[in-house]
Amino acid sequence: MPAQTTKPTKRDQLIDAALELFDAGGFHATGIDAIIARAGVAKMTLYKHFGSKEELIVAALDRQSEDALACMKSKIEASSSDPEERLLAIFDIAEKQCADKGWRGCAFLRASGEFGDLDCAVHAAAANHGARMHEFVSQLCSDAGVTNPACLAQQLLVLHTGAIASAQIAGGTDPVCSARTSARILIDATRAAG
Amino acid sequence: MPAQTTKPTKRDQLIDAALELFDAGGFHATGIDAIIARAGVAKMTLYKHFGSKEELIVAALDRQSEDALACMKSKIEASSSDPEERLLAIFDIAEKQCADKGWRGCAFLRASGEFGDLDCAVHAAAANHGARMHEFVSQLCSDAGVTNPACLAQQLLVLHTGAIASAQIAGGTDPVCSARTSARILIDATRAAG
DNA sequence: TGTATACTAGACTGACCTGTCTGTTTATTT
DNA sequence: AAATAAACAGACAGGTCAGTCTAGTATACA
Repeated sequence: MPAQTTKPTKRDQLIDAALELFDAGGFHATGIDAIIARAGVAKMTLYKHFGSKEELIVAALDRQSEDALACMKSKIEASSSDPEERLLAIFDIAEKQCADKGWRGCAFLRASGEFGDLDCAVHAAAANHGARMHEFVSQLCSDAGVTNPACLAQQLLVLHTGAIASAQIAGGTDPVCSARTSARILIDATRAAG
Repeated sequence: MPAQTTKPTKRDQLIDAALELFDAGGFHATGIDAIIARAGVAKMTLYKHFGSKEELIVAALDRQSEDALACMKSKIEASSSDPEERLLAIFDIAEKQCADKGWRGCAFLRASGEFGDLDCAVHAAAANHGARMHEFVSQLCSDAGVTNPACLAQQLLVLHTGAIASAQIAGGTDPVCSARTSARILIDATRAAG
């Protein structure tokens, strides 16, 4: 093994392809055949790694969640040392995402919309990401010395979710900018009451 | 004709059935056959009134938009005469919706998620509802004597959308209550800034 | 009463879907 | 070199999908 870069497993290739195609076309509308074609993998390989399309969707969402959180953490780490600025950075990150041409919206929101059944594993995967985000933002609030971190975190996350959802429907980044302004007001209000 | 209640047209029956089934199972996952069965209507009747499934979806979303706005207007009319309370009432309405067992989320948000193509008529129908909501809430803000009604309206709508989207993913009404608290803070801040 | 219109039931087409099966080839390990 | 495991291509089954077609029935209007 000459290089440190381990070549991607078939499993990873499948998840990569699935994420791209689900993102472009939705979950129900994207077929297995298209996924294996893009991944360059045989159908039986897919069904060896994942028992069903639903399992693949769940695995893809789980990895998307890990990637998104890791990406967010590193960007926030690099953004500023001021804890309040770090809180606002989640909106800057969202703004860049929404500005991207071809941005189709939040995968977790779309998954929860397509798989409405709350007991469904796909819906649960989306809900898990929400919980992880709340945990992360609560920590950021805690670092900022807020009295009730979980409460402010929820307020900011509702704002964040709304910004992304509104941008998904309307296009553009206006909702995100608006949300950033609101976020600052909410943070200040919490500090003042604190 | 003894009664004033005109019997519903086949078209209306189809839209009613479609809204119920789309709400329960999503747009792609709900088949034409299920819709006509629930509506008690022949398939050819559907294709006489609507040229395609997509047209039916658009018509259903358009009527949902009209109904939702009319319902919201009448409830707000009946809620309070204080303009600030009327603004907050949109969150009370959302809270009652989310509390309903079997609530599956916002139809427009789900539609925009399933039909990602911005040029698609379905996506446009969802975006139209967003624009109508903004117009309506801007008027409420204007009635409240706010300096920049469109700006506060967008802030409140991002909050409103985020509350509904978060509730769709996580279940429960916590995000809506949190959003209501945030809304009051944003309104006060706007007033203070005058 | 005759005619046009709206609706009905259901068969049908062709495409696409998920998931399975088979037999072959490649890669790794012993 | 032999054996084991993984991945291959592609046919196949069984089902569902959107949408069309046909032929018959009910309803309203002249």
